Amino acid sequence: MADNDWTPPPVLLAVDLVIFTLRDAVLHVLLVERGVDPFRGALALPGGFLEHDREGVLAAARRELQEEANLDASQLHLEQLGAYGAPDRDPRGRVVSVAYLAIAPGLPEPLAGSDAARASWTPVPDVLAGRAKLAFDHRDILDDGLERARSKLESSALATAFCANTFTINELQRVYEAVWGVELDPRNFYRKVQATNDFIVPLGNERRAGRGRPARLFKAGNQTTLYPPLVRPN
Amino acid sequence: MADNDWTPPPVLLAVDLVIFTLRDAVLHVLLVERGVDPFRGALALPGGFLEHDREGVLAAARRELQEEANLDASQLHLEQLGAYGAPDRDPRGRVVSVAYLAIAPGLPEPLAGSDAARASWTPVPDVLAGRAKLAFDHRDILDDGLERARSKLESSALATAFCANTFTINELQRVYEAVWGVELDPRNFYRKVQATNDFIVPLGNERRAGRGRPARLFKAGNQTTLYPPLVRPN
DNA sequence: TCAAAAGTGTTGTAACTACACCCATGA
DNA sequence: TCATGGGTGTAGTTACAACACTTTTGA
Repeated sequence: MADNDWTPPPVLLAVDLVIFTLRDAVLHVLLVERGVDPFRGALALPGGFLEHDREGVLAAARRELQEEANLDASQLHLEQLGAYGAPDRDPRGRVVSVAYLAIAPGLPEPLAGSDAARASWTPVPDVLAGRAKLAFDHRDILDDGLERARSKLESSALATAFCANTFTINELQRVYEAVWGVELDPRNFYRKVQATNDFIVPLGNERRAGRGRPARLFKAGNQTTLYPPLVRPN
Repeated sequence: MADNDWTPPPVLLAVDLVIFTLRDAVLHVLLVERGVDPFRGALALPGGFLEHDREGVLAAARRELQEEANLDASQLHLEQLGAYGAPDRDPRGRVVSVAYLAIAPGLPEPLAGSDAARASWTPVPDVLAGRAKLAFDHRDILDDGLERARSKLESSALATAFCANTFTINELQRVYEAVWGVELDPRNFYRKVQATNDFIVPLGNERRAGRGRPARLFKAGNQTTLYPPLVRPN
C-alpha cells in the first residue's frame, strides 16, 4: 500500500462468471450473447460492473449470478478464480475483472428470469474446439475455470456440486468423465468413492432406471477434502 | 460485462505482494512498517496502487517488487493469488487489491535500495503465532499465500525457487520442512527428489560443509510438475 | 433367457514409510 | 576414532489399474 498522498488512477471493476453444469453427461458453460459493441453478437461470460462503491466483489458475483442466470448463490459452489487486469483486455477502457467459478447441478429447464433471456448453456467441447468464439479474454478465463474445476475434482468433494440432492454413483462418475474428458472404470470408481470417508453417504433407497439393477441413492457427505485423492489419468 | 451505458463507480486498484524466502532454515516474509495512517507503525505487505491507467496489474506487481524489495521480477517466481475486494477492507475508501505470491532465494544481505529501507524479513512463525500484527486484511492474504506455497510444493518444482542456482538435496529438504512446518526423513527425501525426472539435475561437483561427507550439488531441472507428487504428511 | 447396469474378488505393481546399514569427511 | 552428515538396501504396507466374475433388474 503506497504511503503518499498522490491519487492513483481509478479503474472500472467488473466480475465475470464461469458457471458450469452437466446436461446429458456433457459439461456446459453459461454464455450470453452480447447486444452491444464491442463484440456485439459474440458470446461472453455473464458478468457486470460493481453497482456501487460499497458493494463487495463477492457480493457483486452473487448478484450477477442471480440476475443473469437466475441462480441462488447460497445453493451453489462459488469460488474466486482470480483477477484479469491486462491493460488492453477491454477496448472501451481500463476494466479489471475478477472472475468467479460457479458450479450448478443439472437443471431441468434451460433458464428462466428476465435478464437471463439471452443466456444459454453452451457445450464446453464446442468452445474448446473453437466452434464458439468468446469476447474479450473470456476464453482464457474459461480455460482457467476449467482447469480449476478439473484439479479440484481430484482433491475435493466439488463433484457433488454438479449433482442434485440425491444421486447415484454412476451419475457422480459422469461428472468426473465429463469434466476430465476421460472414461473411468465403473467398478474401481464405485469402490474408490465409497472408500473415501464421508464423501458420499448412502440413503438406503434405490432408483430404478428402466433396465438393469437398481442403483443405490446417495447424498453429499460433509467431507470437503478427499484423501486419498482421485487422480486423473495421464 | 454489462450491456448498458450506465457508468459504474470507479474503485482504486492496488497490488500487494507476499514475498517468501528462507533465512537460516526459517520461512520469512517481507513486511514494511507503515509510515502513515491508517495503521501507522503497523506491519503490512509491500505493495501500492496502479501508477497510471495503462499499467497492467502484473506489470504493477513487477514494479513494486523492484521498488519496494529491490528484487528483479524476471529472476523470481511470481504468480497471482487473487483479488481482495471486501467493501470495508481499507478505511480510506474503496480499494480492491490484487495479491501476488513471489518466491526469492535466500539472500546474503537483508535488502538494499531506496524504497526498501523500511522493508524487513519477518519470520512467518512470528506472524502465525500473532507476535507480529498485520494491517488491513494482510493476515488473510498471507495465510492464502502460505497455503498456496504449501500446496504447490507438493506438485510443482516451486521449491527450487527458494534455492540459489546450485544447491544440495539437504538445502532443498529444508525448504520443504520450513514451508510445511514438518520434519522429513532425509533418506526417503533424497531418493524421492532424484527419482522425479528432471526435477533437479546433478552438476558433478560437491560442497564440503565443515564436517560430514561432502554433498553433491544440483541445479533446478526443466520439469515444472512433479509426478508422482511429494505429499505432505497429515 | 438375454442385455444392461450394479456390485464383488483378485492379481500384479507403483510408490511409499520406517528403519537398519554403509560411506566419507573434519576434528 | 568418533561425531556428523551423505547415501544405499530392504521389508511391510497402501493404493491402485485391470479385469474376471456375480447379482439384480426390465424386456
